[in-house]
Amino acid sequence: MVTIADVARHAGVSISTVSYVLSGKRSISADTERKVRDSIHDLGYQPNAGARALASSKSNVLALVVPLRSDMNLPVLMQFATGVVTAARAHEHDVLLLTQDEGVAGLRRVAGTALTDAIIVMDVEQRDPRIDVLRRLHQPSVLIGVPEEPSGLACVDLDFAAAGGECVDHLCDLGHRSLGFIGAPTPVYERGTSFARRTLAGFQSAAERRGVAAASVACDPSYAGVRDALAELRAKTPDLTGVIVHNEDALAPLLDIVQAEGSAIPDDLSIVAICPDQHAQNLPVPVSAVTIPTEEIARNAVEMVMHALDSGMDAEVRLLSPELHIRASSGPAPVSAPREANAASPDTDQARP
Amino acid sequence: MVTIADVARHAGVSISTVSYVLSGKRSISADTERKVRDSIHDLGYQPNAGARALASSKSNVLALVVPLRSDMNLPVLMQFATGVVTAARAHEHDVLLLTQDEGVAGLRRVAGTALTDAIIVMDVEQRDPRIDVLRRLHQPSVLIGVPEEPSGLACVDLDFAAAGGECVDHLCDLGHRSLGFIGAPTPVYERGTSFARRTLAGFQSAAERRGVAAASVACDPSYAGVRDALAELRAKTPDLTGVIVHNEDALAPLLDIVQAEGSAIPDDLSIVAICPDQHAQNLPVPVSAVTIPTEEIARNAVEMVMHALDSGMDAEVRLLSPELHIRASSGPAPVSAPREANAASPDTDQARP
DNA sequence: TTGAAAGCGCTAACAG
DNA sequence: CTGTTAGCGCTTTCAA
Repeated sequence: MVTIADVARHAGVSISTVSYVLSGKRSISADTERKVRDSIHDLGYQPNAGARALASSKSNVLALVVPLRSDMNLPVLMQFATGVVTAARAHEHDVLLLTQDEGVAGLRRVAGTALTDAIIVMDVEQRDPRIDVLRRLHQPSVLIGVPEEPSGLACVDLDFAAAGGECVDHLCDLGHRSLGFIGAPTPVYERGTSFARRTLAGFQSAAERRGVAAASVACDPSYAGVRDALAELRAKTPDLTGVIVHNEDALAPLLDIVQAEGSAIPDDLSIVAICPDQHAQNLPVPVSAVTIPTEEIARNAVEMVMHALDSGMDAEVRLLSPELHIRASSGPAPVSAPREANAASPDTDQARP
Repeated sequence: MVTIADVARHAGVSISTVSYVLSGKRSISADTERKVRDSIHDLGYQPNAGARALASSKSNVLALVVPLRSDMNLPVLMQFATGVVTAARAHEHDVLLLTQDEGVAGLRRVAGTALTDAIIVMDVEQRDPRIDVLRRLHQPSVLIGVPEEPSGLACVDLDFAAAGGECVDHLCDLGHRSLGFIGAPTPVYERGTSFARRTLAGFQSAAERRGVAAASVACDPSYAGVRDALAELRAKTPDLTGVIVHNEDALAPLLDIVQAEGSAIPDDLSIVAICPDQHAQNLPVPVSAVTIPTEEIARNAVEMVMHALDSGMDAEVRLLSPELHIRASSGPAPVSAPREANAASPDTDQARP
């Protein structure tokens, strides 16, 4: 193994000079710097991470806590994770993977042993048992998501309430007067998952503000689940003309079901989603959607962590503004309510073009 | 921060005694051990990871390289990752996340700086540029997947060739004489992804051995993609009665499409999949499937790494035997070819019950 | 602009 | 069975 002493000897300088060339923490003559860099290159020197961590009290590693529940949306999760890794690498940091099942003990372990410098937690719930621990930890942390009581914590997320509102406004502006909301599976709400509840709340208050009829349902991401959800919405608001979907997995089945029953999108039914842009684009009908800017959220999380690391933590809650991309799935409300009989007699009408 | 010296002082013993209590590397009197453990507990001592790594030349961290391509199957990926973390934790190790886009440089970096003790690589391709680097690295590594030339490397995977064969045998035993194979998206084969090719080869040679008609298609995981794939298979083998699916995302659409055209599963068409068991179970029709034992593969990978770490690396290729779980989607072949006209006139027959 | 040297907290000989 | 101590490779004063 090549050590810093080998480099120093090879370059004919002291150990500290090599160290300072690497860290840039004091000025070095151009000549010395060149000699040192050449030696580093010639010898293939790579500084030892453990020694560095011990001497500097910085591991240059971030912990990332990912949920492993299967009802979470995997693609979104994956995008967050790779976004965090990429952003961390841009700041010379690596990422240690913690699964949620180690729970609070995992947080205490990595912080207590100084394995990591800071912690990023995904999929935060409204009343999350981990946030108390995080507050007490002598290590900065950033949550992706916003708990009920975020005081003293740094959080980033999409402004899901505004996102829900923006979808409502878009549909209302198109003349829709009766809206439905297809949400995540029931357990997600029962757990109090922050983003799911905030979106729903945003939908409801915007609908109220605009004075339109509105109903919402949780939705299992299976065909049957989506069929049931749509039927339930129609039962609650018989002249439904616009649906907002905050459930990626429900989107493809929904389009298929609507098409199979002979309804046209957006002529009979407008659909707006809240999901990653790429997913909305690649459906059979390109779907109008509020983007979930996973990569941007991840980058923000890492930047907040980096800031906390060298300027002290501040308990900012950063909510990114939603951006609606209008595509083919949303259009003007039909002139007359298109399917008054539908909720009552689902089996008529099948032969429609 | 509490150090080992604090613990030693508090317990009235030497530093090394504390260290040996922790490592178990020499015998300690029951009395001393109790005193030390009490002090550790009272002071809340946690050993410093950097100091440990420096002194012992072991970081107790494994690198895990995950692919970030979106055409990879996310649930499977996630299961591997959590499986590796869980298994690693059971061996007192943590997991550092590397994304594939850092490529070979990431491997060199973590090994060169001694950030990690060993490397686990997922999604290995047949001729993977990383394997040469891994061979040269002074750090053990295990591949999940098998490259074309695995000599000198440790690999674990499901025996995908045998899995393909087992599906063929199952269908042939049920009297099917004309089989189709719906595979991964085209790019997966073009990249030379190891498991995809091995499965296909296993399918083909088994079909030949059993003397049955066989055709295969790559398949995009969209509705249209699956529709096309099925049509292509039927064009190639007009009296198709059994389909083997090695493409998780195609499964749900396939069931839906087959049902929509009025065919019964398994009466008209038998379906067998190669995918994680949980996924096969939760479809509208429970699907007969060869399990992809992600958790077991992950555990094996970690165990091989651990073995390499304390007994030296051996270049074993460990292929796990496939296990077929028979469910409702596969049954005896229909007595007469059920839909001779189908490939030619897809629009007839729609009114069938 | 550079060098010498004192730790950082722990492991593992070595000595008893 | 236990204690003393020399490093591990680096960062960062302190001194020049």
